[in-house]
Amino acid sequence: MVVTKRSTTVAEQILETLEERGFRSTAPRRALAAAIAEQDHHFTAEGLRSHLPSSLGRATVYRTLKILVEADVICRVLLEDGDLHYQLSNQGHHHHLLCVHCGSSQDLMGCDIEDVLLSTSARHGFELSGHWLEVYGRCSACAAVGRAAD
Amino acid sequence: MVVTKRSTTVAEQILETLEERGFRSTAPRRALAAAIAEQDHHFTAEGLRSHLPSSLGRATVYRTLKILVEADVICRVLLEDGDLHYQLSNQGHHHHLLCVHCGSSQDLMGCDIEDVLLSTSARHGFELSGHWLEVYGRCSACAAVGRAAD
DNA sequence: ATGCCATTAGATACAAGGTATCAATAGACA
DNA sequence: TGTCTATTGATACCTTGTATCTAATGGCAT
Repeated sequence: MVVTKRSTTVAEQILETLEERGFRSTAPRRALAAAIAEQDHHFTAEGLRSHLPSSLGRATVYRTLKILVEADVICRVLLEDGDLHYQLSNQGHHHHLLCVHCGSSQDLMGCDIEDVLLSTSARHGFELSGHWLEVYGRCSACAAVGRAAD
Repeated sequence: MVVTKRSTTVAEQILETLEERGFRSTAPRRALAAAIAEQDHHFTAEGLRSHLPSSLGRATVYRTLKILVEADVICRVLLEDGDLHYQLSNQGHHHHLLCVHCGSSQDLMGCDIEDVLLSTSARHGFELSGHWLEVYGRCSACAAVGRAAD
């Protein structure tokens, strides 16, 4: 998430973004925001729930995740096995380099993919409107460990 | 699906691929293969089921789709809304140009995407192992209709 | 500080899509 | 034809998510 807010913590920035969108700041949302802020990696709805008091209803978690995705505060991440995860989003269109080993994720912005897609689509007479891309592999740290183990 | 079999029909080719993998040719699988062969576009498990006698168990459909994906006879297609569909696969790695208007799908093979991904990943110290890409837009036919309507 | 009222929460039921289990069946091959 | 294993269908179950509804609560005007 790009820091463009007055607030200091990530959790506060999440809440602030919601308020800008006309959503109220409520106790459950504050708890959710705090829980999301302390996630190191991409997370699932149910995984997040396990970091929250069970008094916080399941529907509330799913509802809030949904509005956070719509507000571009978090984004969906599709894992190789088809599992849907979430993570804090860099605003705007971007892709993820997902480490299949440690679960970390780097964002890929302003890469050349879009250009290649545009020209490739054009060759097929295809009018591009969107795309979904996830990249899997090993981050530099895990790749280094892997080479050392060889 | 690339035609590399003696068999004439697509359905027969599907069965043959399964037999090569050590799977038996059974009545349910023959019915499934025939139903898949006559799908024009990508389809869902449940959609396929509606083309089959209800005596064919639900678990059998899901089980068979799973082994067909593993055998690379069909491939998964992720729609823009997150729905998981299937379609006959061109063997090997490829991507889909999915028309959001008519639901048709063109395969994209041997494009430059992989090269761009490789060099982009390398710049991030990322060791690429795989990726998932779906491209959404309008096929040439639907794009032409759209322009005419403007 | 208080009251009002729309928004939100939690409970619950439901739905889609898929998997585990298991007894019964049916291919394949001798 | 018989045997034996793979496969089937039924069933129950699970996960992930949504719809509905009443109670609670946040934000704002007063």
